[in-house]
Amino acid sequence: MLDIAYIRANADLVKTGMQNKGEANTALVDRVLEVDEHWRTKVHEIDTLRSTSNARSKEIGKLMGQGRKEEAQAIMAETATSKEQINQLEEELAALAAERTDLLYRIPNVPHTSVPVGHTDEDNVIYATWGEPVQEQWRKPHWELAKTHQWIDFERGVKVSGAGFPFYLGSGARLQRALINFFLNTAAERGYTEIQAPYFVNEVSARGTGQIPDKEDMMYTVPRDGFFAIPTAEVPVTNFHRDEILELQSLPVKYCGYTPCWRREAGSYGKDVRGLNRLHQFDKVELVKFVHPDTSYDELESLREDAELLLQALELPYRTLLMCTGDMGFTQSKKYDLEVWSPGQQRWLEVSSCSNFEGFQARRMMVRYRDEHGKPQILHTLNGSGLALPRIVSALIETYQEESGRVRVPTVLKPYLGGAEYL
RNA sequence: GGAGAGAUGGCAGAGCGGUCGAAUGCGGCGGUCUUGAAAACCGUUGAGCCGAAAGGUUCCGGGGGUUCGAAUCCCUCUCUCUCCGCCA
Repeated sequence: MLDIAYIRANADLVKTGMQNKGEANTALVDRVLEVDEHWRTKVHEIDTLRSTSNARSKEIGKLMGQGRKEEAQAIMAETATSKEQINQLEEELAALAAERTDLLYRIPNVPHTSVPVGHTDEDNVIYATWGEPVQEQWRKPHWELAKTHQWIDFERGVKVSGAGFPFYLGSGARLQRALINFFLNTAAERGYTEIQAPYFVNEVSARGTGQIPDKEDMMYTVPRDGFFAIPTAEVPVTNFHRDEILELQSLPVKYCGYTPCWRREAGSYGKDVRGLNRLHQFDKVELVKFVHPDTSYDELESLREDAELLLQALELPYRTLLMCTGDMGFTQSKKYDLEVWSPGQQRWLEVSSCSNFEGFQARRMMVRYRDEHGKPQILHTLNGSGLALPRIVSALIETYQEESGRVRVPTVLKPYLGGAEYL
């Protein structure tokens, strides 16, 4: 959520930001300011009442201590009315605070000034490209290769769990494990601390990173125990420091974590769900940073580079998109997507999304740092995939296939696959 | 899963229903002393909210209640620890 003080001072900026993100309901901003104004008046009122009531109680205590009972009793009589008033104000205040919070939760993050204004994915800016997309017609899509080699079993996945829950077998399984290790090792070399997170989180955590209320339908739930299956490691890892104050000199704090991710993906169909393109369960290594607000945009660039270097090391052609306002999520202020080229499908596949949330998540989660004056301040959070496995696997086997059908092992992965030349 | 104990500031640990946001110790920060450091001594040291400030207010695991007044009493939930059972 945004800082109410920021909204107060920059209402127009917030509204423009909303419109640019395709959220037309800017009345939310007016409403939250109205409620906030009302709330602050009431807070002042109740604080004043409490102040006198506290003073009376103290006086009563003092008199009782001195045995001056009648005088104490006289003051007690005065308290009755103010007590009623306080109770009533408390109720009003609670209602106002609830509405205020609810409204704040529904106002999206403001896009950074460097973000291009646009409505759809067509307005995204191609920020960079690397490598030459492979065009040969003989190249097969990954699902055919995977079937031929029995690396992935989609049918049995359907039998055992459902669509979108494939089995990986033999070299297919080993390739997954190799990629995870390669990603984690590389991240560790670049200063990220490896972290293994819980796969289920509670509701407070889901709210902290913004899955609730915006995207709760994307998550699988375990209602009996109040759990949400994580849609990304971002959720547990970012919540790792919820309600904490980090020391200035510890920043930036950087984590890399591998987890499976579960997403309901309701409403997906067609070529988008073919093969490994979109699954209900997939593996991902996630990079998460907690940084000083002054450095968060530099940190976003280095986060993007960390992810891009993995693709370069795998020698997979890709392009980097700077997402336009309309194609960004609710919680982000700036986002890059990395798309890898799939020669078998002749299309780009998103494999990473690197975002700066500024204080949007940190404010909800009360993750702060202590500034040079010792005062707690909201810090900035970022995260990016480094990387998501399934589409890397698709692009990789399609890119490294030979006309015979064999698939070479990328040089960087050889140490992870016993030095083998071919999968 | 069964039985018992507990949850207080960065940590440890006090706290007959009234002047307790909370003793004390450790740690942190500032200072005195010292060539420097250590030790010793002195001071300081939780967070949220309202407020330009002065100041006010809220918070002793969460929620509710009793009371003029709750860290302290009652109810409830959650979590932790010990013992038993089960178990990768």
